[in-house]
Amino acid sequence: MPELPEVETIARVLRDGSGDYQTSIIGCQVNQAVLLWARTLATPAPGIFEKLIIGQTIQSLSRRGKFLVFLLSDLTLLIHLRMSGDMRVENGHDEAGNPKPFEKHDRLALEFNNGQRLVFNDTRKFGRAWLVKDPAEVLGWLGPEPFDELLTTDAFFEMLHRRSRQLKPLLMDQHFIAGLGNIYTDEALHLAKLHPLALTDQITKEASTRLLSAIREVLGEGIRRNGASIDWVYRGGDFQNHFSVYGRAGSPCPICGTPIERLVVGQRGTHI
DNA sequence: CACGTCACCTGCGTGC
DNA sequence: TGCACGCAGGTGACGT
Repeated sequence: MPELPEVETIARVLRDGSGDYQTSIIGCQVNQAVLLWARTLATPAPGIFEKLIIGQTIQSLSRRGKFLVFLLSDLTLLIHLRMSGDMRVENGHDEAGNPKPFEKHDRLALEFNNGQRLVFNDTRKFGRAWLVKDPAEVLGWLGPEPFDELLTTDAFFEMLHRRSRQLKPLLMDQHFIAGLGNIYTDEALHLAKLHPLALTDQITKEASTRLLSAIREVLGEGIRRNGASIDWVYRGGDFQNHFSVYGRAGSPCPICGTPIERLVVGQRGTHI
């Protein structure tokens, strides 16, 4: 899926507009909701969802971990893109004023009073949307944001030593820290010169400090480059051209020239 | 608690 | 060309 930098990029585009769409969805009022794949909606039931969301105005849009957080008039819409989700804003009608047909894999759409519509497209159908009164119902269990100032080097070291787990699976555990996925975890571990299978409670203070700063470095670069665009899920970013290890098995390490190895950790392709 | 496995889905590349 | 298989940015429910 989109990881933190990709979700952040999508949030910024929807908020500020970019390229073809210079308009923001902030301030738009929902006229109509169209649910094209029922399981995309985690909660509430479709009929209730439609009833509740019509008339709501988008107050703000932010990101928490890999979730998009739409603050509405008196509810919160949360969307998780999982592996293949994407969001776009478009005019809901063509030049003749006829409703524009949906695209393949469109799963949920919100039509606005200004004629625009927000569409959630998700090839693999793993993505989910929640409409809730209190966002903590869905987000409450998430670990800290990687850039949170309260996440100090001391706190991070203490978090790593509170359990004994393989480093990579723990970094990808959203309870531990929110936002890292397969790409950025591999990149951060490489930058910090740490092995994905190292045990968390054996990490030295120096290594844990290096790791936290590597996490922030790779996520920051990902955001600056508007995320990574892989395969058919193109979103405009170009971080994919700057990976050090991810997807580069057999190629030389940019630091030492040793061929990059691919192994499997927790069922995920892992590059060292 | 830590870890492995499977499930949820569609589509693309590879090799036979 | 057809087809099987492996692989993919994520997560959650199990079983051991």
